[in-house]
Amino acid sequence: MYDLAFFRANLDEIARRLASRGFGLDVGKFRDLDARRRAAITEAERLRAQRNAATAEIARLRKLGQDTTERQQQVRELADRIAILEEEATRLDQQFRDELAAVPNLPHESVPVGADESGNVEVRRWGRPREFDFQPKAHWDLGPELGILDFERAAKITGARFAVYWDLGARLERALINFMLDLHTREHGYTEVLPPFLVNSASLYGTGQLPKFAGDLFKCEGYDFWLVPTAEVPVTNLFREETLDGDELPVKLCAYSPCFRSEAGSYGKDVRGIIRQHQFQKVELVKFARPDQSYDELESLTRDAEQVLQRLGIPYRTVALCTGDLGFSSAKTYDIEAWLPGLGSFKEISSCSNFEAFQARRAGIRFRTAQGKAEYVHTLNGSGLAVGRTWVAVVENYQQQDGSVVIPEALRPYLNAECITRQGVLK
RNA sequence: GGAGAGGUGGCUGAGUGGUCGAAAGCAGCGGUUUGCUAAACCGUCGUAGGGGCUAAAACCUCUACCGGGGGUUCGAAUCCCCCCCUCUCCGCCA
Repeated sequence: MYDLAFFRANLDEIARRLASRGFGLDVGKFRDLDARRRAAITEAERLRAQRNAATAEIARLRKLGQDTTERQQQVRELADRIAILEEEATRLDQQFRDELAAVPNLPHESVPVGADESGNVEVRRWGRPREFDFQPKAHWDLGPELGILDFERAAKITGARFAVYWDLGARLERALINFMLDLHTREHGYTEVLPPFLVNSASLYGTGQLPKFAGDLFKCEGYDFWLVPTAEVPVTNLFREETLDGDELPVKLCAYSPCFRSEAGSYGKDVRGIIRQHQFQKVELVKFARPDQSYDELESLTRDAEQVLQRLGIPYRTVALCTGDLGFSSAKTYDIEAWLPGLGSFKEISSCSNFEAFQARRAGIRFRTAQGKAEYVHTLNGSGLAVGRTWVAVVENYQQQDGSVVIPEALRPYLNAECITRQGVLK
């Protein structure tokens, strides 16, 4: 969400910069709507001022013991006119705000310009893909063969795009969560929070999922509760309508949560395996920063996420998303892509973004400056990391010729195992 | 789920139909005094939107906001209805 005065004063400039995102801002429509909205507000407020004056006059006359019936009748008629004008003003104002809420954030000047994914720019690469002396398998073969991943029963108990993890598969997932949380809290200075996994619509509006992306979410029937699509939503909204102390920024939080996405319309893409599921787990990093800090904080947040892959010895590359590939609310985003031998390519495993004040304005998250003024914070977040995809990266990168999987050193204290071989009940 | 109490500015807390955007205190900000710190004193101090002035601010002015939404009334923080949240007790439950 944009600042109203800023938006109005810089419409053409904003339109020009949004064009690089592939977003066509209808400048004429906004100008016209705004003009009508302001005219309606002005007129309604003029009449209200008139009514307030008349009402005060009645109070004064009454005190003097004079009759006011005629004036009361006049105000009654005025009130009828006010009701009509007010309705019009509210309608136009809401329409303007709804339209404004659907305008994506302005890309930061450092964001490479490009039309789509192909315009993204690799900024660094770490590790080298392992050379296999056999044909590496994909996790959708390895997992079921090892008896740690089960799609058929998941389809039976729930449906497509869900998975059951068995035995060491389940423990690997749990180990990854603990490993990530420990790394970020002990070494990177984040405070762990465990938020609700259901949120209300005000929260989803605050982080920008609503009103535009309701179709990507699961909603609880009969309640204003939605399943979280990412911990970003509850954690960022922790400080909704609050004013933080500027000296305490940046605030750095991390949270584990399951994530639920309807992924409507994504069928046909990544259909195999657990790359794209309706439910997955994620450890999320969230920061609240002052505007002067936020781009440094984006760099360190991205490094914090990368550190997980380095500790696990999984090759990756980091790309800066170009203007055309940027998410709706983001001003700048780095994607971290892990190497997946089964896929033979890099696959997104984390997305780290600076939203600047875009979310903060929607959610009313401010901080008090040293001068005592309240200003909007900058919000940032990134996966640290997507657990399911990290699971895939471990299994595929550490597979052996006999189909077993060696557990990376860093995870062994968490897993109490060095190797995953064919497992238990599904043998 | 049932019964009761309550939700007022950054915080505490007054206010039961007009003079209330709201007392008072604390915190904050500006200043005076002062060896330093502290204290005292004076002033200032909500948010959003509209209009005027402006290069833009500052500033002036209007409107709205006392959990949210409706209603009664010439007029609502104050009266009525619905909803949400918090607290206490009961029930249920991990």
